[in-house]
Amino acid sequence: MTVESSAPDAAAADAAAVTTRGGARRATISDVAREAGTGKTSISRYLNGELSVLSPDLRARIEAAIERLDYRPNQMARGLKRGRNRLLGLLLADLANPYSVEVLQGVEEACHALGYMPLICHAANEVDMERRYLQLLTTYRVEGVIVNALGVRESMLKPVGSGGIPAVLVDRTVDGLDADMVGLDNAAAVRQGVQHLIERGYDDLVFVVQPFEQVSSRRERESAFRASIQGARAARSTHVLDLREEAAIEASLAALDTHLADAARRGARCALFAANAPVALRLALHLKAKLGAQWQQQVALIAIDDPEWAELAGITTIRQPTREIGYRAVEFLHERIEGAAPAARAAAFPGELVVRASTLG
Amino acid sequence: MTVESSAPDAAAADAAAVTTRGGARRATISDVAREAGTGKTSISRYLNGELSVLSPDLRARIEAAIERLDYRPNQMARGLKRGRNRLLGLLLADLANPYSVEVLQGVEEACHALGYMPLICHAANEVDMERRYLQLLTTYRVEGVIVNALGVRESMLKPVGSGGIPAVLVDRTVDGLDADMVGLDNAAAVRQGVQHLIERGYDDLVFVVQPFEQVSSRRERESAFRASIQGARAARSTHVLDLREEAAIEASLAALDTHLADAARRGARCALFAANAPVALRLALHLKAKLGAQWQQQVALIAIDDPEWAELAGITTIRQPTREIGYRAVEFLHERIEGAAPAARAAAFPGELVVRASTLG
DNA sequence: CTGTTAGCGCGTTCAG
DNA sequence: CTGAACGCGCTAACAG
Repeated sequence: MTVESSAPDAAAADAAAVTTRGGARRATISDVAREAGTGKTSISRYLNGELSVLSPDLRARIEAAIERLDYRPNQMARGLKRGRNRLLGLLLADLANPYSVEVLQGVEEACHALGYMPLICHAANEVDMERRYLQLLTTYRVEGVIVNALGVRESMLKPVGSGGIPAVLVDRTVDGLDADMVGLDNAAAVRQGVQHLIERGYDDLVFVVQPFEQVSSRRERESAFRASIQGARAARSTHVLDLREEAAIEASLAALDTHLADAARRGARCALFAANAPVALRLALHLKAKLGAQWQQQVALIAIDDPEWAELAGITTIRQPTREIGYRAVEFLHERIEGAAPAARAAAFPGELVVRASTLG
Repeated sequence: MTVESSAPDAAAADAAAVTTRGGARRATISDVAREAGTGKTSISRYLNGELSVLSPDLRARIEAAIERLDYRPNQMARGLKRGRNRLLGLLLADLANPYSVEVLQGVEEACHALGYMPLICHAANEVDMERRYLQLLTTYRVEGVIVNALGVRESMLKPVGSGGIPAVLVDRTVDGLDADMVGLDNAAAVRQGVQHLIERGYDDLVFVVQPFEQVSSRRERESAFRASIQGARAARSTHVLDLREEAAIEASLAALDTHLADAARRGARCALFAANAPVALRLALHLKAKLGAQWQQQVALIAIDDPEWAELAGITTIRQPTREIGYRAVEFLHERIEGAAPAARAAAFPGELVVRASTLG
């Protein structure tokens, strides 16, 4: 993790002191200095790679001492002193959504490359958790935060935008806060999906999305859906599916069934457009339970996001370049941390249509 | 958004408050003391809940000052002084495996309850990453680590077991290291699965597992598989599927096809037993590609782990109580951190058989 | 090239 | 009940 200290990875850590409890007091920089018969400064210099200013002899003694004591510099103390701890906060709305995990991977990759350590927080879809984590992160003095917002308000991030801790938003913007933003080009992605459906001859399109709440991407996708159908001779409607409560889900799906039955009666060819993977999964489960294993021949399904099971279930998707999204987020953040202060930027990545059986009915 | 020019809301934070970069210097405990017209000690006491020793008046002044300055105690500094930072390391082998995410959720839950902050590290199936993260974690002075090991050796965790930083293993043990361990009761789970298959009349069972490497659970499950079939009049074999290289996968799957064809020729009823979800997914994808959407009628498939798509694909599984596993891991760790030093314990949770279409052929 | 001296932000004696 | 002084582990000026 190129975290600057080029100390060799101590292979054998044997002699190290073992105190009473689980706490074997770790060697401090002073211990190393004493062991090497020198001052703390030289050790510090060695740790920070200022090797050129150390005599070969001293250097060798230091290396030996570090090795012998299995010394590891205390990042906390370092951070306290120099005012930066190389910690980045990553606040994820929902790790159960494969999207998040994939973005996370991009974030990690970039963190390693840039020498950061990501502090991952999982709000588990609870606005309250999110708020607490946000506080916690500032408490740990992370140098920046990457936020896949759930219900964050501008006020919660207020100190962020204005001279506070740098932040970049992923997938979702926050009302009134203009921070860097990176995500999918929702308009283009949805347009691509709608176009595909229309080409395939579907003429009754239903957009299924979770309650908008504060989530901008949901709203954007839905808007794009409506806009995309303008002019095409196909019916369109939007269905809200609240995944948080089983009762609500049932009711919503029942209503959807009615719509499907209606369409069938009219001889219309119906297609469901899921706003994301969790919605798609729920829809697929329902359709399968209702129509049997061959459900795809009766209703089409397309979704934004491309979870691992999409291929297995044969669902057409619009894949997001999730890794790049995460990577870019860290890059943006890094620039701000380093002091750059350009106007808020937005990176909208294109999606990729992956056609599978579910829209070939 | 010009970061530096926009003035902070609090008029109080003006003089020398803005350092060079975007960082508006956060208020320190001294700032609060000054603002409240008292000493740091009282603030510290207030923060630590020693409210009884503060005069109502002082207390009110402190609260006001904290509010006005938007003060957040610096956890790093606290940790440095106190010797404990409430940080827990969670080292996960593979977050793409839903199992990990679920365990993670249990860990988070417990952390909140016990007042810890989990530092999540993702080795992404790379032994090297794992080693580096382990070092990094000690560098951040986490109070304990939860390890879903990949290739950790005893030596890497050496300071752990013996008076070093407390550790608990999840799902997999580490050779020669006796630390607390929590995971699935592999023997019972596999036995249950095998019994189900035999009851269903399958008489040619194939266990499919990733290369054992250092992963104890893989080996345990495979052993249990062999043991479970003793006495039953069914053929058994073990197939290794290395998911890391596409070439290896193809070769292995081809061999598997041969076996299936053979079995079919002999009139045997074949069932595949996947050692975990990633393996199951790969198998299902292959079978579907090879045999079509109705593959389940030709080959049975059962798997340990119960990912979200199992229901959709109709795959019989043995579900692990993942949340409990994560929760218990933190509890174990907490006890050790608090000083308890019992002999290494092991918590083996039972699995739950979830029968679906794939074994009803 | 090397050691000495201050703090970073906070908790903790120990006097008032 | 309150505040001053010291130190956690480390880095950053300053001297030598």
